[in-house]
Amino acid sequence: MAPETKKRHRRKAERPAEILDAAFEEFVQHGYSATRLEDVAARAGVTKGTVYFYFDAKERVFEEMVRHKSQTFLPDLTNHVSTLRGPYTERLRSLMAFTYAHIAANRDSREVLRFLISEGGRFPELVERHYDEFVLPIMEQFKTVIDGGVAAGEFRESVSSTYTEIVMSPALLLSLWSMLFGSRKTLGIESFTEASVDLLLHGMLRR
Amino acid sequence: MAPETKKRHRRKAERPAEILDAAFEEFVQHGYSATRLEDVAARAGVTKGTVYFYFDAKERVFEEMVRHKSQTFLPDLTNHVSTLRGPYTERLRSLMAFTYAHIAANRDSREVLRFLISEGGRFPELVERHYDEFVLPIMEQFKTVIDGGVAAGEFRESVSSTYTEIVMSPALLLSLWSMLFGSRKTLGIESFTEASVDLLLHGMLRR
Amino acid sequence: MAPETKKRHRRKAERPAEILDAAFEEFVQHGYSATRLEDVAARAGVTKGTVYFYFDAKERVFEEMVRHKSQTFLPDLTNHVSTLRGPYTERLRSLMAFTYAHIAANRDSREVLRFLISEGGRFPELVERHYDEFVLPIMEQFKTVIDGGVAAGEFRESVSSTYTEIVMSPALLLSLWSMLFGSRKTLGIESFTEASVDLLLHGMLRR
Amino acid sequence: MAPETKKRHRRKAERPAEILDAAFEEFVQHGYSATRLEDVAARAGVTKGTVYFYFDAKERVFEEMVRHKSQTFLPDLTNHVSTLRGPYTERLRSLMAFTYAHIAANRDSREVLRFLISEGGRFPELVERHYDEFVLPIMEQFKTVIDGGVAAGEFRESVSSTYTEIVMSPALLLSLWSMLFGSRKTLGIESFTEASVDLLLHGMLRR
DNA sequence: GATGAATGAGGCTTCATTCAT
DNA sequence: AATGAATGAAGCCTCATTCAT
Repeated sequence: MAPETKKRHRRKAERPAEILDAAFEEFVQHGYSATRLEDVAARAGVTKGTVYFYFDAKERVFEEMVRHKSQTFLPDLTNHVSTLRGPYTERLRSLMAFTYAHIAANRDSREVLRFLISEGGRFPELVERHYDEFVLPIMEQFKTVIDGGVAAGEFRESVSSTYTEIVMSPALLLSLWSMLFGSRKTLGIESFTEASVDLLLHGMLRR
Repeated sequence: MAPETKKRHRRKAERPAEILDAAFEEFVQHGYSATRLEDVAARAGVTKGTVYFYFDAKERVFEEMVRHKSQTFLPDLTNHVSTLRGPYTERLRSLMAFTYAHIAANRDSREVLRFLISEGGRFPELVERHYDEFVLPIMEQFKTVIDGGVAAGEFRESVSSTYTEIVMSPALLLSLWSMLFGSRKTLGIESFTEASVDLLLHGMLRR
Repeated sequence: MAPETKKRHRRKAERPAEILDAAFEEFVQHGYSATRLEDVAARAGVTKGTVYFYFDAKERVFEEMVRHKSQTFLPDLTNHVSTLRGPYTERLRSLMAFTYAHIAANRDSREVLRFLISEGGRFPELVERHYDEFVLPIMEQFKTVIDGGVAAGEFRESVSSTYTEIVMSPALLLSLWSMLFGSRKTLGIESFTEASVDLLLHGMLRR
Repeated sequence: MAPETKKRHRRKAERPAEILDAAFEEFVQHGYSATRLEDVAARAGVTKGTVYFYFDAKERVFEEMVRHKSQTFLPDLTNHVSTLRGPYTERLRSLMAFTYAHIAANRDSREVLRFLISEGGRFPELVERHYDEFVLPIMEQFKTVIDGGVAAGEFRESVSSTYTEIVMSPALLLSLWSMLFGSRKTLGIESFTEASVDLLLHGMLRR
């Protein structure tokens, strides 16, 4: 096969992803409505028509872009959980650090969250999907560890599974904080994570 | 003065607020870009021209609307804090319950948050303002109580002032959760607040 | 009332008709799809936006334009029929001359027919309407006269009411001929009408 | 030569006609402007590029398609005329029946007429060609028979050659009627033809 | 010969904004 | 103060056409 043919085919295979990456940047900067598909095309190095060759409409570009940018965490999380050993306190600490880092430090993840908040009303399927394929699985992993810790006698007996959302909440704050107030006051991911772990594990009360 | 005149005058004085209330509803439903000023006007019972009589441009309507919907919490908070008495554990518990209720239960507050996340890039002054007049003051109130608790020997000595953001984070999660996944799984404000208070105060570890 | 106000109001009242008249000319020249609404607007002395202030969409402009240009014949026909007196032969001759003149000589009528033929598939309601409000009434008038002629013993007994379409057909040919082949061979309306009347009447008369 | 090669060659030779047949269906359904060459290609079982291999441009596809669908009547008509014998009354009756059937019953013929009416302005050569190669020859055949009938003393002396268009007009009405109002009121081709022949012949016969 | 990815001009439609009344 | 007719810039989307493979 001639190298040109190869290049052509590879090109064709890569185009959609290139367009979606460009779309991500434009949507991040301007939001859904204020983003012009022509700018997306230009950023991807193609013209308007090409975008429409691969995607039906602007809505579709947005949806596919969110899907495209949501695809990485789950396998990593599962893999990480399977490596956890030792006391549940350490397992939870490790899991929190791992998850916080992904949610708060990962730009894609942060912006996907922003898209869901901003455009969730217009794209309810996206929210549904995110809940099923991202939120629920994470919650389950946490629940498993928390329940394990209770069973092992490490965690207080009153610690219920409804605590999973609470355990996640500092990561959420971290993520939104960097979106909104990052320029005013930086919350260091590591120190904030450490403080969260400490507080959630030990509580505030003097023993 | 005839009653009609009176009513008219009152109406006139109320017009801007009526327009901003209408704008709030439209912006909530469609977002900034997709909201049509004509729909705002219609909802307010006036015509487009009237909106432009009171506001320079669409951006101004949005900004004023956010201001309009952000104005209520601070005095209440200050007032509430001034009534706190007794052990710091109870003061913090009371402050958390009060703040969580406002942030998560109040629709205006929730939607303002959404506006900041969605349109913060386009309206940075709004974010600045929200930080200065809403976030910072709340943080200060919490810091005062937390520091008081540490000084009084109720809270652990290692409990630092960076914990204020952590203490707020469940409220944020509660707020966003109801925006995004409220239809899938409801988090009861009271029970969630109670669990948060319990967890943050006591931690997860068995004593 | 100031004359300006009057002018404004009159203007507003006339705008839709002005736009439809302009649309007629553009649609006649280029057909439905190839007509640009911007050209319609320019011809009417307004801008694109104004067209959309009065009409929802291009399809609506077309529909309303056809309605606008179809509104004149019926009252005249009814009126003309009511004046017919004397032998049915003369009545029919007069009715044919009157109808042929309208259908074939009237430009609006001719072009409306062309629109129905060209765009009938896209605008079936227009065809329905034309049939109900134009074709059927004309047929009925003819039928009345023809039946009267038979009853009076002037026309052959075998002359049935299905002849009405036949009696109309030369008018249709005249109309289409002038659209298509007018530049090659002109069919004079009067002489053609006269010949048609002669031929058809001789065909109908009792020997 | 392998059978596949054979088949392929045959396909190649037939490609243009297949494309034109597909084009006919699409143009019939959507009209000239609203027909997409891609749909034509798909219907013909090829891709856009192939259409452009055989035809310069969309206009050319349309023109060739009209030519393609106009090619069948003339030889048949000539042939039919050459078989006419006996009294001119019968000859005319036979000629009318034969011509009416072709014009009104034949779908291709009907739709070509519609194309000429709709797009005649854009394709004047097509109209010219149709006049020269279809209308004029038919007229001449009719004129020959009519003149023969007058010379033979069967038809009235005043029956002039301008009657040829009139004699054709019911066929035209029949054709357009089925396009426009076929779904509302069906005109049976045979009975309508019979009625027309009856009416017109009675009109032409010497008493 | 045939394909189909890519182009880009062009048209429909929306809507923030203006301004005469 | 308020109206609403009018503007025109701007964006979505279509599709005839091209051309490298």
